[in-house]
Amino acid sequence: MPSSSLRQRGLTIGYIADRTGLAPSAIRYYEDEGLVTPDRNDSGHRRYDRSDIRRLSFVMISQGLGFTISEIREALTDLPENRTPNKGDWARISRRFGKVLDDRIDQMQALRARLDGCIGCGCLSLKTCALYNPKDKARTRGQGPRYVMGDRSDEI
Amino acid sequence: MPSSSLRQRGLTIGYIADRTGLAPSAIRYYEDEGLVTPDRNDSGHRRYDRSDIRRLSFVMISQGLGFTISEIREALTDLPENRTPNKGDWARISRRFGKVLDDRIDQMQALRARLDGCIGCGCLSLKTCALYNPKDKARTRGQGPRYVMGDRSDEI
DNA sequence: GTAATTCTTCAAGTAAACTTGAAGCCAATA
DNA sequence: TATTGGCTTCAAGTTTACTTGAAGAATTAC
Repeated sequence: MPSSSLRQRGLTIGYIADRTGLAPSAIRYYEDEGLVTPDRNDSGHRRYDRSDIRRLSFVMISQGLGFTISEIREALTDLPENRTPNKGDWARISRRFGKVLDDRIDQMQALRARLDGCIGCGCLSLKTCALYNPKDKARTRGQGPRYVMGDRSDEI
Repeated sequence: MPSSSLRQRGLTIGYIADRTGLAPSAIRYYEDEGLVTPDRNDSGHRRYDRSDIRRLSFVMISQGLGFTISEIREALTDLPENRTPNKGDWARISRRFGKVLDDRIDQMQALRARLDGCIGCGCLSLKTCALYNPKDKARTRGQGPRYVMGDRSDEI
């Protein structure tokens, strides 16, 4: 058992880090992002509640499902009183996440089907290629302004 | 028809940009990344070949399928003579891409199945939750060093 | 009581895929 | 020929999800 934990009523960031496997810097970052809001002791050190471990686990699991921090923040703030999700909340949230996953799977399968149709075609025309459909581009990482393609009427 | 095109034998970057819908800055970036290698005229201006339009279309379509630039570079350099893909090449590449897509779909479906099993569970334990499996985390965007979780034996 | 940890904040770095802007040269047009 | 517009390079900015490091204060351990 980690020792430096509840001296002053509340868990330290180091303890929470140990219990969740998150780096303290990550936990601070989540605070900046509004995912956790720990108390402070007299000298300004963060003091966490035991339920924050579950809250952070929820964050980690959600990330594992591919959700962004702002999506997770939304899911958390949707909860009445902005409380840490309990069993019932989790069921609701899970169902919502499930739908998002279903959509993603559908999109990828549609894409897959078109790729199948395109094997052997080789046209690579931005005008006619069924694969070149901006609508269902796989989510890109590394953002930066994304270019929206105009409806060029040229052919290749 | 865009006017400023083949004055001096070779297409200008502006013309290529018009034909592909890419921003000139993006095309220059692709050159830095080794995806295209245009000639230069006497004064250092880039001159492209007509086949570069197809080459860049291939890049765009591949990105639409979710591949990174280095994956695309690999696909292109795998081609004999490092030439722009033709019909046959495209068929080969497509089949390879298809397998990657299949894998991704499989992973998402497995994840989906576990989410289903987890609805109503609400344990959210990093130790026991079937969802908390680092192996098939959805690909994250926005990189920066990713933390590898140790095998914490604590429970939540 | 002193040393060794742990904590605090703040600024800057990282990766990806580009964009934006500055400063200056080149090219097509009036 | 003058001017407008396109092209060149290079440095720095953008987003996401963090980490790393500096400088200093608080806490814990011995």
